[in-house]
Amino acid sequence: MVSERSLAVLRAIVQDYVASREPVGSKTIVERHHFGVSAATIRNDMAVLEEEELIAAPHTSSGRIPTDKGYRVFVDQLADVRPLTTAQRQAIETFLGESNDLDELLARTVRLVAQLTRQLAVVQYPTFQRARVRHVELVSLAPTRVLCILISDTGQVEQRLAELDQPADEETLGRLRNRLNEVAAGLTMTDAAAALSTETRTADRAHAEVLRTLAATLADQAKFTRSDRLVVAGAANLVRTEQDFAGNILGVIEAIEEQVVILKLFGEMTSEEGIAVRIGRENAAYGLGDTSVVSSSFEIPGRDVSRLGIVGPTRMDYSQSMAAVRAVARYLSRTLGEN
Amino acid sequence: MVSERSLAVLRAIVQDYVASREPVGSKTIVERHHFGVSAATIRNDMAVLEEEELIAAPHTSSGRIPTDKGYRVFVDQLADVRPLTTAQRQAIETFLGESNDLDELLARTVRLVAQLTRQLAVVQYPTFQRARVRHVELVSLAPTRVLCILISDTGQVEQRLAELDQPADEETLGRLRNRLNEVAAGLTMTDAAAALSTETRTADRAHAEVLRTLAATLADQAKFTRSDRLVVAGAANLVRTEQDFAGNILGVIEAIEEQVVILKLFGEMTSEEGIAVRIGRENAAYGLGDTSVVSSSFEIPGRDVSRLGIVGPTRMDYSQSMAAVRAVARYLSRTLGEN
DNA sequence: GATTGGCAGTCACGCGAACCGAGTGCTAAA
DNA sequence: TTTAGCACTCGGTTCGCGTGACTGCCAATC
Repeated sequence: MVSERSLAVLRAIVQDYVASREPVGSKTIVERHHFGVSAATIRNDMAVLEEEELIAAPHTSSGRIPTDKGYRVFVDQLADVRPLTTAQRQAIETFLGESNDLDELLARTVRLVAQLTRQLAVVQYPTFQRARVRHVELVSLAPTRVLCILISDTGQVEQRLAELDQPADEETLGRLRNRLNEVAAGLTMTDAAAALSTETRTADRAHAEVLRTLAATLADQAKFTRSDRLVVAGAANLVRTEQDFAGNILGVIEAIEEQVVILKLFGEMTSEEGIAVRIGRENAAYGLGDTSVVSSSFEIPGRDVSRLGIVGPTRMDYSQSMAAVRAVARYLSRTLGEN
Repeated sequence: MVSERSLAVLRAIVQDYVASREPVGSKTIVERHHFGVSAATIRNDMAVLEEEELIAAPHTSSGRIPTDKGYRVFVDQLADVRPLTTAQRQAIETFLGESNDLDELLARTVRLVAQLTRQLAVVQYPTFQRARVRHVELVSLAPTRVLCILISDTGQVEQRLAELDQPADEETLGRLRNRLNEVAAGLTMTDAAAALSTETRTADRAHAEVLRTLAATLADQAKFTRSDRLVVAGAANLVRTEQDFAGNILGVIEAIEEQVVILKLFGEMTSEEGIAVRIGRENAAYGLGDTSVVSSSFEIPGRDVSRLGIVGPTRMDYSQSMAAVRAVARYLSRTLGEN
């Protein structure tokens, strides 16, 4: 039904429409792409594509624009995810080359992706895995307030405040600190949490709250610490492409601020090949109309698999976006993994 | 020159223009506000105001809109910063009432301000003061990579990565850790940094890098740790009011992402009464046209004075913004200060 | 059967004219 | 000093028209 050439026409329509933001007609196609046929033939092909709901006309007697379904076919079958230019590759190297701190690395990454794709970029904070307790520290902020700090052997630091039932002086805290380190040090987060729970029963009331807090911290840590955080950059790109979101750009901005929405979306985007694309109405449930998301998983040594990607209008340059997202994700996973 | 009534007319113009986004004419004023005079009289007053460049006409035969200078006079002399409604006060209580973590408190604060003012809200991360070193921890990530973690007695935690010239095993690190704690614990950040610098000279090469890193961390800490961070909320409000920024909303968004710009701005806004307002072109140097900033200082016990505020179009409800910003800042400083 | 040229029909868009109305500035009177 | 009246200005809206970019269809052609 849908001939080979028809698909080529679809590809041409997507490319031209993304480039020009204007419905593309049969004549334009024969001019810009060198099909060996006349405009009338293209029109016939376009009729087929319209039949299949891959393209649509905004109004009678106008050019055609791709439908969500059309974009989907384009992304799955037609897009040539061309490798980055050497300039772009170098940008990745220099940008991400030497950064010590994870926070800074992610901040740089997200900026880089925003710059490469000219879209809003998002990175999910990767969680730690198999971390063990290295040290526990207690800091007295007020007579009944103790800050519990937990340091893991992977370098993760987590803090939590505990309210005591009764005041504890420095000396008591010192003893408690030593005891806690004896019990917890060297154990995994989950094990340590369990050990502390046991300890809770034998300890006196004043200490109980500290232990509970620490145990809770450890348990959280083991599960999803910081996985509920996003790093974002390139919001200006969102405004730049505002016209492409049919007026509901606010939904997108709210989704970014809420974070949860994006994280859920990321959660659903586990594709085998790493890179995944959600197009237009596929995201409607999240209040994201005319919005597409391109994301890829990546893995930094010592941490769980995480995701990075971009959020932009359905009318976007998928080839470029996918190439850039994939390249950066691979760089993070491979090159940094070697160290 | 500028009569009392003229100023009242200015106030009316500002209020009506902010409410309606339309140039306001003499007739509208006599209708909505009960001056005891006719439209013609108002026109005379408006002529005076225009003479003084407090208002301007977008084009001949249209109503008037306030100039930046007009807004300035309004803010300084005419705005009634009416106290919040009880509902709003309650919102503050319930929103900020019980939060342990500083990060969370600030996140809630900024959301609250965004909600109250319906503008983009910004909070500067307050720095620690008079902090002393409580504990130093070293974590080996790789043979030549050591993560240096610094815990202060105010509960601040800072981490930094050090690259060693030669590998160090666990035992060496353990000895170094003990030594560092002996030297640094109990000192202020600045003193500790100095002490470590002295130590650098006596230590062998492998340790030197760790010491240097720690010293640098401490020095940074003493100065402006985290003061270079902003917490932001309510970006949607920016887009909502987009028409009021004469097309250059991107400048504002970039300023927010850059953070430095806003921090500089905050730095210049030290006014005695706490609350300060920068209007329109006063910010032009920062690429913020048609943009106003309302901010107030606040102080959380144990930390240096910091700032929170809002960023919005020049055409904004200054009364409401100032009231909300002031109320939240006071709440943070007073109510939380009592604990 | 696929392709092509030709031709009529449709519709968005841009432009100018006419019109409307809000609002001013000025002047003379109260 | 205030007021009423009046001429004038000018942005915004509406309407009609012409233009151009398309499509869809049909008959001829390869």
